[in-house]
Amino acid sequence: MVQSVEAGTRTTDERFDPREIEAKWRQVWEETDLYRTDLRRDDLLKYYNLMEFPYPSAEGLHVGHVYTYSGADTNGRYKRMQGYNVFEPMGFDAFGIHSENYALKVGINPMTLTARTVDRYRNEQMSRIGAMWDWSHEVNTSQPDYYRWTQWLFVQMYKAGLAVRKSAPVNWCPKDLTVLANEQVINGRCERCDTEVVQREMTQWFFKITDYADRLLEGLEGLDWPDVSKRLQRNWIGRSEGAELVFEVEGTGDPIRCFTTRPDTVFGATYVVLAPEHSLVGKITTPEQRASVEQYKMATSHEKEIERLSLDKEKTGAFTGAYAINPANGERVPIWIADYVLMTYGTGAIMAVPAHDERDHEFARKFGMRIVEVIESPEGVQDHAYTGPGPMRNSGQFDGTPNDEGKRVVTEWLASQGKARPTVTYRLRDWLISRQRYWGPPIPIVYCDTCGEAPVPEEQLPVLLPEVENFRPAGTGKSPLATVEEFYKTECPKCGGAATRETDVSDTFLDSSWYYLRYPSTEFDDRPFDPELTRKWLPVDSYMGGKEHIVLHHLYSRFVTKVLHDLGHLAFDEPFQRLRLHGMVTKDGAKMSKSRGNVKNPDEYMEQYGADAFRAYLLFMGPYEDDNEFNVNGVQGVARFLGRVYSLVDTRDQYGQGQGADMRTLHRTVERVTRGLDDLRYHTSIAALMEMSNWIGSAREQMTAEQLQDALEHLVLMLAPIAPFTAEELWSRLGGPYSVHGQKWPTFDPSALATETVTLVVQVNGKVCDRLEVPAGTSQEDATVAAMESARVQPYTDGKQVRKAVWVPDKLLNLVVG
RNA sequence: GCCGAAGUGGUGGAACGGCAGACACGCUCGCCUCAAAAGCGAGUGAGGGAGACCUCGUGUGGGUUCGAAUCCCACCUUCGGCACCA
Repeated sequence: MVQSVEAGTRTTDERFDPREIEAKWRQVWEETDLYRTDLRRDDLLKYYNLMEFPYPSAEGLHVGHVYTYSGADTNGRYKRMQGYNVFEPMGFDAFGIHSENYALKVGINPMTLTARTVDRYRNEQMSRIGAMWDWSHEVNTSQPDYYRWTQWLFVQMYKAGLAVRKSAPVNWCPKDLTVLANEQVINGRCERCDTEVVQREMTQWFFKITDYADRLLEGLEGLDWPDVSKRLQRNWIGRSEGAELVFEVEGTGDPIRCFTTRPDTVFGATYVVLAPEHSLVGKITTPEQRASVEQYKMATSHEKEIERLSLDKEKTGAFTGAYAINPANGERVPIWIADYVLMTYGTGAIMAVPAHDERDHEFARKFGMRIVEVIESPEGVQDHAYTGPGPMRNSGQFDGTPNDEGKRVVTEWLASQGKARPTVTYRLRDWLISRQRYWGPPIPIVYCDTCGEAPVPEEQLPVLLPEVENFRPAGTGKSPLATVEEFYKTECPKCGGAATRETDVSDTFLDSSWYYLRYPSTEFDDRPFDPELTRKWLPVDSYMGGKEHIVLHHLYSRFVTKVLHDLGHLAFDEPFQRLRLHGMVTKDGAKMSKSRGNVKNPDEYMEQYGADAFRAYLLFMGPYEDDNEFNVNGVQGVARFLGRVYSLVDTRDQYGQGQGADMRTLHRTVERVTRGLDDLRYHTSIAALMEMSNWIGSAREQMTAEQLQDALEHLVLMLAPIAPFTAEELWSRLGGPYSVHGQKWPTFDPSALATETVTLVVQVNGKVCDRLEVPAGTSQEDATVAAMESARVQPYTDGKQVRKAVWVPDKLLNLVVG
């Protein structure tokens, strides 16, 4: 198409060069500030159209980005044509391991490199897509004018008691040489580099997201989010209701608190298991058992991560020699340690009920523990644990009580003796914020020998990240900043004495947890987000994101928003009213990734076929929210379609001398395209537009000039959100006023769809026999007469009685004979 | 193991209880051309028939219904999430 500019034998439709047209309109759009949103205008409803911002990395923008942005931008353009004041900002998630690893790879300081990469992304790649981004509100998380407020956010968290420094077992990535949050460990591997993480006990900064666990659960109710994202978040938070029961250690009287969801089975607790790291282990282990307990602890602490992940590992454990007292029946039960009890969940100790818990059963069988049936079990409990419901037995005064009720009454009974309390436990862990890396906002905390830790006063923010020679992560458990004396030596904000700064930086996910609050307020350097603009523009109306962020970015953003709400900074407590998850672009059935070598570079395709053809093709692949397989040939198909639309516009003078055509297709297309855009089923919108263009091609002989012009205008208007350059060009060729993107979205007239005749399907016993053209509104009686006269119907009804007829007006007549 | 989603031509997919396969890709044939590319036109679920047409057909088996790709139950397969979470 591009190279066919040669001779006069060509029809005009082939004589266009997408590159030329795109360059032309890009310039006009820029000169006329077409996509600059007046955030203060009041005459239109606002629409905050948010999409995930990219992190600048080595690979550059890939097809997946263009896919995301094409769909989200199409939505924004559609909303704009529907009359909303649409704000569609874009920025860069420029801090963090992704950008830093790229810098390490090429050996250039990320301060220099990231600025360069961002420019390349914006000017060479993103600008080509034709999205209506308002670059006057660009955000770059690595710039001091942004991360100053990321640090401010940390300080607010600190002051609210939600940022705490504590020692805990944490995930350490041996390749990236930093700790990671739980959410950033996928199947025991680093979310970024896929390296197996190891557990380390370290003192780190945490955000107490667990304090918000219930709020985060409840808040999901009212959100217009896909079910899958709500389910995954619920799953991740992992709320579990039960009770803590106290087993006292025989002799010492130390209380062992055991979390259980089955207090109804406490009479069957025949032993107690502590996590190997449990603090009581050292104290209660008897001299005879010390050697084997120590050995077991050693063994589990080493191979833990790899081993614990393996599915059907045999149960292991060691006896401490100590005994505890079952609070329900006073029985003396042995205390063991085993790695199937996790220190990081519940209390790190369990009461084991082998009769009614599969794990305990397996352990009991291996180590010869007693198995006592306390819930009536249809097949006994010696071979398998019974985990179903039933009446209680062997449980003293509770015998016969349904176990469901037993959970409550047993807890109440033990609680009255001070030996139990109802408890809720979560799978969710606190958010580990510290990173032992260079490329992030320094955590704004100062340590003073006299005054202890203190946040950097807000007026002193930002704590600037110094430009340093050696930014390579050290692997010592400390950030490279720990070697930069000019940085960490400081004064205590309280006493003015010598003090040192925290040298860790914060998690990249903290940067992105609030960026949507910044976009409208980028003009202000004295506040993170302006109260008035924030009230006007937030929460976000539509957020387009990836599934991979459901328990990362989306969860963190909700948490941060709720905290800022509680601290009085925000009126709302959910950031994203409507969330939609775009699918992945796959190649050969697999996610595109560098390691698979199936990454497609979008630039080539945009160069060859034009940005519009590429955009439209990506949307044409399949449902936007599904994963879709990329196929080069498809781009050509869509490019051909756009070429045909050019041809229809450019040859319109040769047609339009007809007597008038049936224009119903036009109205039906408006309906179909609109529905496709509303439901993010862009592929059906594009299919409808293709059908419409095919229809214009065959019906234009019959059309009047006005009809043809009207049809072409509608086609171009509806093409505008999907193929913005092409539509702008064709709109101007059709003589429409600049810009097509400021026009009103066409509405369809249902009455125009009403027709004089309809095709009535005639079925006999549910099988299609004939189709009749009948006047609209034909009565069942008339239709039946017509059907019975049909030569196609008669063979089926001949000599038979019509016992029943199903009538769907103007659509279907089903005669039941027999 | 638990939770969830999805199975439709050679391919991507359409059809929100009423004509299965729209729209494309691919392929075949034709037009145009010295030739090719591009473009345009016709055809294209499977089987049968010379033919207007007939039969079968939406993972498998049941069910609801006048009528099921669509709703319900069971199973199979694939994918995703969680997983020794007490």
